[in-house]
Amino acid sequence: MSQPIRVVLVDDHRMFRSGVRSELAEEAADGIEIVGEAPDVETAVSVIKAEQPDVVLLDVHLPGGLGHGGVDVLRGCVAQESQRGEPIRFLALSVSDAAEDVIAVIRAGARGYVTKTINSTDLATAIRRVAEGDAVFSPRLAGFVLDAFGAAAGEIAEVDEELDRLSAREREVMRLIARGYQYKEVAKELFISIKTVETHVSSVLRKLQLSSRHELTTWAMGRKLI
Amino acid sequence: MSQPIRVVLVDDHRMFRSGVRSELAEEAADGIEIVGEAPDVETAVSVIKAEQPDVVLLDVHLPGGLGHGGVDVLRGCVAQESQRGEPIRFLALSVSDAAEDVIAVIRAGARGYVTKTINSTDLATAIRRVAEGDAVFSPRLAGFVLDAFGAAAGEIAEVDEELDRLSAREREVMRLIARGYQYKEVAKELFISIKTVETHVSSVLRKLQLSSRHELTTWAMGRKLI
DNA sequence: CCCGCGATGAGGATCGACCCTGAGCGGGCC
DNA sequence: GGCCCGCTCAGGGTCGATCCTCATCGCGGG
Repeated sequence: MSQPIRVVLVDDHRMFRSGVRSELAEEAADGIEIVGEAPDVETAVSVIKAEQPDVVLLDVHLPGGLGHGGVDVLRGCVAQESQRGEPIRFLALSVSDAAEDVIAVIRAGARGYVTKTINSTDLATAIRRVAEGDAVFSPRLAGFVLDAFGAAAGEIAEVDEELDRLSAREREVMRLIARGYQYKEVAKELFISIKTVETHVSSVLRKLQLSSRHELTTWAMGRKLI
Repeated sequence: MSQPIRVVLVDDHRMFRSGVRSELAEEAADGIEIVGEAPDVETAVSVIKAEQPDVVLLDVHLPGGLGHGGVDVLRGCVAQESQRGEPIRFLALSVSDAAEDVIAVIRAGARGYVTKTINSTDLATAIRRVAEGDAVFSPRLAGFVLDAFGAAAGEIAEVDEELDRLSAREREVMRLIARGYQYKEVAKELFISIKTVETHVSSVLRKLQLSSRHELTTWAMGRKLI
């Protein structure tokens, strides 16, 4: 850690700013230096451009914007670089843990999001990690972010012995039907007649104990076959 | 940190396992205790179930699976709890920084992903953060994960826009149709005539620029509305 | 050699999905 | 009061989905 991490602090509450400043000054936050502060969107953008810090601690709700001032600051600072030549990292710091706030600020380019319930040592760690390019999230938000990233993060489908009862041709037809193909489209795709498709579909529905193509679709989607 | 963090280490290379073990034993990794190791999928699952650790360090590529053995381990350990009563957190530890590896393992439920170039102190920090429920990613992967998150969030936002163009009654009808209800079933459910259902469905399909109930089903499923 | 089964296909029937026109009714808005 | 919009229906039509029976062909097993 040759040079200190240069930080700009953006928050509309003077008391909160001074609190962060004093806590980061004393405790185990040696390599962190606050080089600027701003209480609103306009000031924040100009201070950031002037100081070119490594990390910006950014309150999500700021005056000067439309209730989501933090996003406006991010938009005003696109493609800025710190004095080290690395991109300026933004760490959102908010009282809110609402999904829409997180989504908005991350979409705008923030590299992390912590709530204001964080203690000073954790905040110092978060700043260091963000400065290194890492993504940092409060525990309560981590699960939410990962859900949005991966969708359905845990449940799995085991192998189906029901699928084995279908012949190869029937599976082929089933796949297309489940994807929304019409009979004649399936027929053209597989070079067979519509009537043959009907026969196969009937077999599939009978063997899987389903009664319509819609049930087939949901069945297949539930097993991630399409 | 009253109790140590109990860790199980899953990797197919004996040398790597002993390296991690010794580095975590000496350096500033006081509260971390390795309580088990496993070189393949089957051993990993049984060791994890026996030890119920707080964190599993999981190599993505393992023998015993299909080249993505790490995912198989996650599938085999769904809904397991640690001895502390919290869910077992999985931290992927891989030489690969390929997008598909990250996606697969995160989708399967891992709470973090770091590459094997990590040093021991950073690894210790990552383990502690994951144990607390935080999400941890190597710098190079952080941007990728956040991009994917933004994309997913974008789809969600798009839904709301198009969904707002529907009237309340239309949304109601749409929900039932998307779930596979037939017109007459919807009619009975909502105490209206089949003809009215037809009218609403036509409006919905026109407003959402879809052309069949099946597209509506996939549209709704893709956005988790049902 | 016959039988079972899967793949192919036809004819015919019923029902549902989807579209169009048209229409009455109630509630806001200018 | 006229106008637009949403909710409610009807009639009539086209086309797709589903099911039924029946038929042919080829392949492998008893």
